[in-house]
Amino acid sequence: MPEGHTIHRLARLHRRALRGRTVRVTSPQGRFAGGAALLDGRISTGVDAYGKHLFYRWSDGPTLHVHLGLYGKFRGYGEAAPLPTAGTRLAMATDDATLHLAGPTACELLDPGEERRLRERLGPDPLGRRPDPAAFLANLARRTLPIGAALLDQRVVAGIGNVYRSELLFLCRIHPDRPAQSLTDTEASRLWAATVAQLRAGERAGRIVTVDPADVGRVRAWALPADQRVYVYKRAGLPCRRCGTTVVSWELAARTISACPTCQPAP
DNA sequence: GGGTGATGCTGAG
DNA sequence: TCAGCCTCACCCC
Repeated sequence: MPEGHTIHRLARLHRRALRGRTVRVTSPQGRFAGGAALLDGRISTGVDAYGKHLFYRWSDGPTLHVHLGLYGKFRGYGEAAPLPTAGTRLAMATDDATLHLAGPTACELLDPGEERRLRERLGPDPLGRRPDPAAFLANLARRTLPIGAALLDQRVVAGIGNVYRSELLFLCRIHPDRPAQSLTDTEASRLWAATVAQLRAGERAGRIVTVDPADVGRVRAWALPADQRVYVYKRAGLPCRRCGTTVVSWELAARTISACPTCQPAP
């Protein structure tokens, strides 16, 4: 479930599990055997996230970079960790905790120059230490592509995925097909503010919950089933939770996007 | 047990 | 623009 909120949550959990400890690093699947051997037995100095990227730091030696991609998954265990499965690319273990990683797009070692080049291709991170709305506004102003496509472009803003792009545009009442540069400063600022607020809430809850409790008649919206915690994502053909109009979906930037034709007026 | 889709990204053409 | 990567959960038989 890897959008930016998941990645930042993992960074926080993994930091707590690893920092200051000697870590046994292996690659049960074998595809990261060389890297694992290089890191094995080092002391973790921290874990941080930027956008959808995770960085694991060590007392010395290169940084471990992990990107979960579409399928990647971390599983965390206490002392009684199961044996890794055949698909476990990376296992990191301390005396108290074990982390298993399967199916990542990237699991590699980076030197400082490679990490710098990676970060340079990424736009501002709404969950970063110093969120940068000015950079976001400037990135939108430079682009003619639809805002629904711009939000998935990690050079524009780092950390938004396919669920949040539909939900954020619904919350801000912006049609996905509008050119990015057609947004007014007020609209773009509100979109950034909503992005920061929603991703922070998602990071805290450990799940994507965009509905206002008032709209679903439930105070604890996070406890609802997944398909009831959002407004439009994967809800094509169902009534809009705000106005009752049938939600529609179409392809935008090679992914399915959803919107309410009434709440989000077409350009 | 097989088929399919999924919250992502890259590189070839 | 599109195939490919790579794993797992879920659905249907």
